[in-house]
Formats: sequence, C-alpha cells, structure tokens
Amino acid sequence: MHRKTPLITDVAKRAGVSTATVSRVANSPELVSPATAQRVRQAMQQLGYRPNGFAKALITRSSRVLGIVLPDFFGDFYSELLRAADTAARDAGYHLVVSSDARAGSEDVASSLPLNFLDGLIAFISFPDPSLLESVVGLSNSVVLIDSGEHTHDVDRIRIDNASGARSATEHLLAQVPASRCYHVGGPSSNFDAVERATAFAATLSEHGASPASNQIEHGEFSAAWGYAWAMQALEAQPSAPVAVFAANDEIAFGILQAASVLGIAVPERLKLVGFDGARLSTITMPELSTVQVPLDEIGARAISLCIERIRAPQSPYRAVTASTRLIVRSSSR
Amino acid sequence: MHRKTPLITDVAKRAGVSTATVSRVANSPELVSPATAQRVRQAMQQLGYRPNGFAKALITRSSRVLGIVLPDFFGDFYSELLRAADTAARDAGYHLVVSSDARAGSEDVASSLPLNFLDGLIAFISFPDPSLLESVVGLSNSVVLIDSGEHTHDVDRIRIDNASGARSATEHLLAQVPASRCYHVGGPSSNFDAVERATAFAATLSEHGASPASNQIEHGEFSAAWGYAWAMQALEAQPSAPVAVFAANDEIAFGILQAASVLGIAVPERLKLVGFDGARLSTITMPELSTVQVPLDEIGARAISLCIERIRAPQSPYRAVTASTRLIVRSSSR
DNA sequence: TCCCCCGGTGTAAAGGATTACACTACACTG
DNA sequence: CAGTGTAGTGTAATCCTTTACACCGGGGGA
Repeated sequence: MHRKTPLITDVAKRAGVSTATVSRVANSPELVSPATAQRVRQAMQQLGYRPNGFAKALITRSSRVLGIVLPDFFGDFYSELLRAADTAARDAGYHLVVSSDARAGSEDVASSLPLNFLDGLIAFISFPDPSLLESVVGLSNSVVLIDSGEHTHDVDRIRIDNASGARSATEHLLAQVPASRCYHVGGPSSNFDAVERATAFAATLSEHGASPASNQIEHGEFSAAWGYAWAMQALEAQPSAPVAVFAANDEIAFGILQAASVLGIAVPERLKLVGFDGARLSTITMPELSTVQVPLDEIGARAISLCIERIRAPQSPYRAVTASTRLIVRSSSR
Repeated sequence: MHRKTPLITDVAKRAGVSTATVSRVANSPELVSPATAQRVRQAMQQLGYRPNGFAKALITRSSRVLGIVLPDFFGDFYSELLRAADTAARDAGYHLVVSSDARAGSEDVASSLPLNFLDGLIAFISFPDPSLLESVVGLSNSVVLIDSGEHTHDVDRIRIDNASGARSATEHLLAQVPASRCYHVGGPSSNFDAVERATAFAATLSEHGASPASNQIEHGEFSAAWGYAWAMQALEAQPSAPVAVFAANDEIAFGILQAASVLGIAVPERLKLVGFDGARLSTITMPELSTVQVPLDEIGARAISLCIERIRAPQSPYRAVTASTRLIVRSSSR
C-alpha cells in the first residue's frame, strides 16, 4: 500500500549492480564506468532515491552542518554576519544551524543546538565569562570564537579591532570639537565590544591632554531607545556650541539622531555624530551616519573557513584573526 | 594516546550494566530502578558520554530538527518571525535550520538545507510559482507553507489576511482624506502579499465610489529606498492639501517618512501615512508609524506546531490557518 | 504449593549507508 | 605465454544506538 522510501538496495537491484557501485556513483563517480553510472543515475531518478543522511553521517562521521550562536537575531549587525557566514558555508558545502541566546549559560547554548549533529561550532559571545567560554569550547571539537575577548583556552578566534576604529572616530571628532564637548554613548558595560570602544575613546581623549569627565562616557545598551534617552537629557542642556558624540553602535546613534530631530538640534551643524558597525541602518538614516565599519562579511566568511579548516586538520595550530575596522565619514559628522 | 569519544558500551561496562539499560536511563528512565539509574548517570558523567546523534536518528528516524526557509535574513519582519519560530521549536524539543533564498528555484531550496537531516520543513515563499511550490512540498513529508497564495497541493498552510488589514488601513485614510489623494506604494508585483494589499486598497477605493488612477497605485520593492524614491517624485508635486499614503510595508513607509522630512512635509498634518507589518521598525520611527500589524509571533509558533503535528500524525487532514491582521493607529496618521 | 504477573535487566536484531578488501577480466610487457 | 597492472565491480564489515523480545526472580492470589 504505502510505498516505503527507496533504499540504496532498491536502486542497486533496479540498476543491476551492487550497493557499493550505487554509493560510488553518488560519492566518487570517477571510479565507475560511464555506462554503469548512467544506468544507476537513471534508477535513482525513477525511484526518487535520496540517501539517508543519518546512515551516511553515521559512517562518515560528518554531517556537513555547522552551528552558529549569536547574541541575537535582531538588528542588521547579526543579519549581515549571518548572511555572510551562510554564504560561505554553502559555498563550502556546509549548512548552518543558528541559535540566538549566547548570553545565557552554556547549558542553554548546548540545548539550543543539535550538538550531536554538528561538525563544528561558531560562537559569538560578547560577554566574556571565562567559565562559559570554557564550556562552549568543550562543546565540539571544532570551535571558532568570535569576539570573546581574552581567554586562556586553545581555540580559534576572530577579534574585532574595536580600539583602532574607536580611535579613528574619536580623532575625527576631536578635530572638529574640543575634547570637553566630546561624548561617548556606550553599550552595556558587561559587553566586551562596548568596553573596548569606550576605553579607546577615553584613551584618545587622554592623549589629547583631556581627562574625560564621568558624564562624558556613559554605558547603557545597544539600542536606539538608550541613545534617544541619553540624548534627550544630555543634549537638551547643551549651549549652542557644537557637540560631538561617538555612539557605541549605529542603533544608539540612530536614537540620538531622533532625539536631535525632536530637540531641533541640527546635524551635523550643532551635533557631530559617529556610530559603529557600518551596518545597513547607517546608510538609511537622515542624514547618513558616519560610522566605524566592521567587516561583517569578512568576519562571517572567515569564521566559517577557520572552522572548516579545523575540521579538516584537528591538530593544526590555533589561530587568532583580527578583523580591522575603518572609519567612514558621512554627512552626520562633517 | 588520544582518548576516543566514549561509546554507550563504555558507559555500560563502567556501570556494570548492558547497553540497553544505559539507553533506557537516557530515554525512558521510568523503566530503570533508581539505584541502577544513579550508577549509570554517574558513569555517563565521568566519561563525558554524549550519545551519537546519527546512530540515534538512524534508528529513531527522527532528528528533531526542522528546516525553515525565508525570503531573506534581513529586516525586522523575518527576524521576528524567526525568533517566534525558534522559541516555539525549542519549547517542543526541536531545533531549527534556517535558509534564506526562497525566491530562488526549488533546487536551491533543496541545496540550501540539509534535507536528509530534517524531520520537517517550513517554507515562506511569497512568489507563488506553482511548480516551485509543488517541488518544495515534495521535499519533505511534513511541510508547512506560509503565505504562498493559492495552490493545488495538499499541504498545511498559513495565510496572512492581507486583505482585511489593507481594507482597515484604507478606510482609516479615506476617513481623513478624499479618495483622489490616497495613494498606495506597493511592493513587488510578483509578490503575493504585495498584490493582495494593493488589490484590497483598490477595492476599498472602488467601494467608496472612486476608481483609482494608475498613479495612485505603484509597485516597487519592499525597501526604504523605493519608498523614498516614490515620495520624492510623487509628493514634491503635491499641492498643500493633505495626502494619504498606504505603504505596502513598514520599510517603504520609513523611506517615505524620510522623504517627507527632506521635503519639509509635516507628518501627519500634510501627509497621513500607514505602513504594514507592525515590526519593530514601526515603533522607532518619528513620528511613530501607524501600521497593520501582522502577528509574526503567532505565525511563527503556529507554523511550528502545524509542522510538528503533521510529523506526529502524517495522515491527518491538511489544515489552512489564517493569521488575522489589525490596524494600529499611531501618530503618523492622525 | 503452584502459577501468574511484573519490575528490572540482558541479548541481539535492526536501521541504511560507506568503504576496505577481494576479485575478475582484460590489456600489456618482456 | 607467463606475469603484472588496472579499471570496474561485489562482498561484507562497520558506524552506534534503540528496542523487540526473552529471561529471571520474587510477591501475591487461588
């Protein structure tokens, strides 16, 4: 009555060959004579045969599926990263399983991915809790960490060069506005990137002989709401002299832009604004947002290639890659 | 030298039981005496045992992994949908593999997912090419289609009630502005949702005795750039009397909002604007955007539950669910 | 006392592919 | 003509778990 899904033996029977030959047609055609291959392929077609992935993976010890853990699904930042990773993975014949709760404990990371099916794991964890990192690293043989700060573990890593981008942005602002009217609207103080960006901002000010007042650097979250809230209370009180703000990411900058519009503060005339990330959002704000570009596509692709290379050569030395950042000046700050 | 990963037999040996008992401890603990279970668990712990997913899936015929195909990774719309689906899946003990090129052919859909590992498939395909749909349906035993228009195939489906939302929005605008100054800025004419929304707009105008001029409904794409471009050329020429615009999604509306700001057209005084989707974007624009809310979380969760129910009961009758939409009036249109 | 039932456990048979190894037939070499 | 290499194919072991079925011992009913 109900047709069972065809097995390799069915194909073999139909084509008048052994299962080994059928398998070879699928996996190493060069070992099979063209005539036989043709017959086998036809049999596959007619039966609608598709190899059972589990059986294949069981003996092959490989699923060609990678897991990727991101802090969030939302926002252009992760979308772009994910897209790049997905493309790179596909080009290499791999698939991606995504998960989004990196800020939860590692048990969650573990339970949020079908770990038993993965050939490798890429984790973007910006809350550098050493024990969390340690356990994530233990989750798979081939782990790549993105942007997880310092660590003691042997593992492949990709770092974002927050400091140099933040420096460029700050220098750029300092060239236009005195240090005392330069502000940094930061991300969460528990977030690795946020801290690095804030630190670089402070350091750059210091190098210019200014020691930033406490209200010149404030931490919040990576959201437009935080940027808006900050701006509403900080900018309202400002005299008419121009102010410069370096936001820890584009979302925050976007919020600040909205507040400026409400407050009637002209950008860039009275407010010089620079964001961070260089994601899509920065190109659709009005005015267009100056930003520090993070090479998301490069990071995504590199993460995949590091992971795949480790799968191929488990014993090779661990590598650390730094993704460089670059200031892009647009109309919000000139 | 190098420790092999522990097998179920290792655990069994160490705990002094058979592999069957070990397996039972993991899968149906109620069959095992507490004392034995305790010993086995301890052995698992000590060895760091994790069952081989492939072997398990092979015999179980189930991976508890679902695939989901979306048109895109970008934008709040899909992010929210994905998040809801992911949450629902996780709650049900399933994992999600995502893929993003639904507008490509079905071969691409097939190659973009590790089909051989999936228990089911959820596909959001808004370009209702019948043969594409047909082949996607054939990709897995348990397929759920989201919003793929009419179709002849037996398959579970979720539809977005575009028409009723679009009607409400249009009525809302007609209550404030004469029909001759109501515009619809549509999405791609090949997109199912876009067409339904445009059609409902036109129908509502007709019901009010107005037959929309050709320039009152234009198709473009679901992007801020398109909305901006449309507004720059359409709104510039407008007299000072207020105009109403129903955008086919929030992104487009966002672009229109930007253009209005550039053109110095006050919203909502001179331009009444309503979007569609009700994603996050609509809440962070200035002014806040009236929109037709699509219950993304409900859709995501329902898609998962339909899929899982089909897996459980492959022979049950196919179902079609309609997700209702609802107008949310905010400051951009009142 | 005998039997039945049942909780707890073990044995061994799947599950469906890949691939090491063995083999055949034929073409060449010397 | 014996010997060797090679292209093409088949046989059977293997990957690691789950689970149907068998078994065993003891408590309770008749």
